[in-house]
Amino acid sequence: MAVRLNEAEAYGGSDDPASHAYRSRTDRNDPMWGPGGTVYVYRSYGIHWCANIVTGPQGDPSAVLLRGGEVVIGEAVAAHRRGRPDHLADGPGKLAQALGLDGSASGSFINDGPVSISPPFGSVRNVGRTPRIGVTNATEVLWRFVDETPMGMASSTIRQP
DNA sequence: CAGGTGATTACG
DNA sequence: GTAATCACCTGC
Repeated sequence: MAVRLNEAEAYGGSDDPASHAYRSRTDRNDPMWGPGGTVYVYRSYGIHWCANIVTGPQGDPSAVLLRGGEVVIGEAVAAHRRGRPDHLADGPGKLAQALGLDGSASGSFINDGPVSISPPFGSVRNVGRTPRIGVTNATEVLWRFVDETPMGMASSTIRQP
């Protein structure tokens, strides 16, 4: 199963009031202090799972929330996991579910655990920036990134065997 | 548009 | 201890 990522949000540490790492280090957000490439998955609103990739360095929390993507390989698997044929990965909770990620993936390492990421193919153009969605603090920073490049040789894919 | 669901935080 | 707040999704 693979998706082409086209939407992500950046989160910082003690300098970012919207980040889970803004307050104390807990069992849940501990992976955010890990080295770049650490996977951080948290439960959202008691129901959904949302997946982040830590951007490092170790001990300095920061991460990128995988907000959305488009399934390019294994659509049937994704649809089965989602329990519906459409809206497979157009949101952070849906994306994590389509990838089969849950709390057990948190703390694993990218390319050495349940998920891996490939770098972009070719150049990525048309990346729009907006405020982050669903946050009530630090709404002034444009840390949501949307890849508006047409489907094709662009952007990253994230893959899950 | 409202409700589900549970971890985490703010406050006494 | 209790109450409020969430990096959301679904179905009405």
